[in-house]
Amino acid sequence: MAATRPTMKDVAAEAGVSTMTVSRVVNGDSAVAPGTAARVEAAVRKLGYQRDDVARQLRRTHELSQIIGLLVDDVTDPFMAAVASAAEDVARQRGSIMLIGSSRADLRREREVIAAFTARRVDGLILTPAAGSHRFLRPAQAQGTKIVCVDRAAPGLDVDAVVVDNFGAVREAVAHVVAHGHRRIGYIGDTPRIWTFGERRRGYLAALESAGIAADPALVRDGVRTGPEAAAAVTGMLALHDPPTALLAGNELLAFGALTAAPGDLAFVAFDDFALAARLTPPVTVIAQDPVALATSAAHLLFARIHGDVSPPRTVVMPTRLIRRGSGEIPGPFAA
Amino acid sequence: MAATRPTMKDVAAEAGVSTMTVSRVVNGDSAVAPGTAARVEAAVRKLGYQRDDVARQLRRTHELSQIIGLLVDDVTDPFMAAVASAAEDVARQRGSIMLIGSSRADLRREREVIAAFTARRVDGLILTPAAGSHRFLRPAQAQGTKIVCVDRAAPGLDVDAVVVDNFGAVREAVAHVVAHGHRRIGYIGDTPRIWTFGERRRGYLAALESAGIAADPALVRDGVRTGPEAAAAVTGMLALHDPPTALLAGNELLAFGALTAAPGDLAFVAFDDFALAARLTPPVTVIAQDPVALATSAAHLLFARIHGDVSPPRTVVMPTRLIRRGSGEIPGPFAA
DNA sequence: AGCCAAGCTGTTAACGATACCAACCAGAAG
DNA sequence: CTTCTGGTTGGTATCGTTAACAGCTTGGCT
Repeated sequence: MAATRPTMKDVAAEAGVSTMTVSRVVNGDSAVAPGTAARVEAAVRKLGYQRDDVARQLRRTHELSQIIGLLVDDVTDPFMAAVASAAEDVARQRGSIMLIGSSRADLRREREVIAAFTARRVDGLILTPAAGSHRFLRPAQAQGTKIVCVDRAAPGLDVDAVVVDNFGAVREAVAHVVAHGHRRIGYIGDTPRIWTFGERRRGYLAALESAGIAADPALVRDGVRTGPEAAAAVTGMLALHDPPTALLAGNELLAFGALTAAPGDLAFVAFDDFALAARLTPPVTVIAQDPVALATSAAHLLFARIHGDVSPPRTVVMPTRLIRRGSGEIPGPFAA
Repeated sequence: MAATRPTMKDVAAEAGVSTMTVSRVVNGDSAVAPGTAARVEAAVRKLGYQRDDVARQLRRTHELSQIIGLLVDDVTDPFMAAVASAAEDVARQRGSIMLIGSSRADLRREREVIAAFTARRVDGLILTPAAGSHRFLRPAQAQGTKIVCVDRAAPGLDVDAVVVDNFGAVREAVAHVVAHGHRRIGYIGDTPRIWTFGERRRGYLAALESAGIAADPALVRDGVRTGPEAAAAVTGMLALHDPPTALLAGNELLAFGALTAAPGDLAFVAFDDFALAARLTPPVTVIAQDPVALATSAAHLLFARIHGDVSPPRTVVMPTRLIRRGSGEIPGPFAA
């Protein structure tokens, strides 16, 4: 049953050589006579031998493991899925494989998964850090594990990050809605303790302040995590005595939820573009970012670090784009 | 810089004990005097020691590695993302971590990634096999790597699979459209060499045949992989002398593409439900399956195998559901 | 012939952890 | 006082691979 896999020793016996010679052949070392190499290769095929990278890595303790780890909140978020896909593509190009884990926004879970990854000697980690301090990564970092954050910065940790200007993008979007005559503008996001949502929320408040609009706590919903929660939040806001005439949804998942509850005449802007945005009625105005570019950039940065880049940590800010499709341009009660 | 991580030897020296004692403490073996254990734990904390699971696994060659591998076509496909998420959840519950790889529908790439995974001694693999023979997995299987397919069966390989009745679901959906008065019905799918699309295509053809409708090759498009390709295929069909009045899209990605090109009066059914299906005009009729249930079931099956289940391979068929939302009920020219 | 270089192959000792067994100690039993 | 038991600790070998070095041919050159 649990047939044990053949080792170099088995191959060596089969081919009548030493394990060292097998090692050389398996690793493409040229210093082996063609005839010998052929015999070894035949034995490899006959036994179905495959090099054991666990043993190899132990022996080569100071070489790279060629494994990276990716930690996301939740892969079912299309943004994170795009990140995962792009990161894996780069890893593959660089000859590495990728471990994936989800934190589900739970810092303890994130910690556990990261510990399991570092115990396997990953060369580096790509993180979308959950809310909370990431000081716990210091020891891993000190021992040489490279870390890059994507989409979010990690409070308490001095590492590279690839993000967008969430603050500016939302401020611009809210100003855009204000310019279309809205003053009662709702905001739905996850907890501001997640860096990205903190920034987005700040951008929202800054835009209101610039416009001389007092922020109404009833129109700001934090800690919203799922589509149904977002839908409920929208329903709640619309039931207010003085309901919002415009709404900003903090990410794709929340936008989907909000859209199931939002009437067509509510002005609407979503953070993150999505496939059918243009097909809805009205077509949805979005703040678009490019998750593939973010993740590709983050992965390249990570591999540069892994291969010895020791320059000071930097934060790369990628552009966003406000795509006006209609829902964000619905005129409000104060339209000129 | 590349500070080397502390080993048990370092901890042992620090605590004034042998590595064996450190090993016992680190692994929670009770046969250590409380005072000694406390000294070791202090040393562990002081040095920031973490057990090296690479070395551990080499020593414990016949134990499980607690790593599984997941191979999907492409994680950006929401169906695959849901599968990945669910599989990782189960892995975590079972104390394992998960490697992820994408084949991008390329059998060679799939092979390479799987080889890299098995070289790391994964306990098992969850696969959505690309088109082509998977005979190459035989040796890995013979050496004890457990394999479960999800969403698709693997030609040439005798393993567990968790799938839906693609044939039946599409046949039913097409019959449903026929019942609403359509006879010119288009089909867009990826290559029928991928098991799932082969089944869906067969279902489509079977429904036409039952209805006494001759299949028109101009209305069947195989090998469509991306949204834009799907849109182009729709545009092409609509430009025909005798265009289709109804269309079936073979998965979510193709549906999204098709929808950008399909006019609102074209009857439309998509395989896979999606978040905004009910918000489109007209709301989209879909064949829904439950990717989380599929993947959860597949992962449980895999872990059962890993833990010694040696019963004959089985194929689990999960239900689908035709959700009538409107687009599939648009009456055709032959409606009663 | 004698010597050296080049090419090929093998031996040994690790990498970091743990299974297995032996050794030690205290106190209890005889 | 010896023997034994049980609790605790350490020594040694090993997992599969490879770095470092040593040894053996062969052939060319002087």
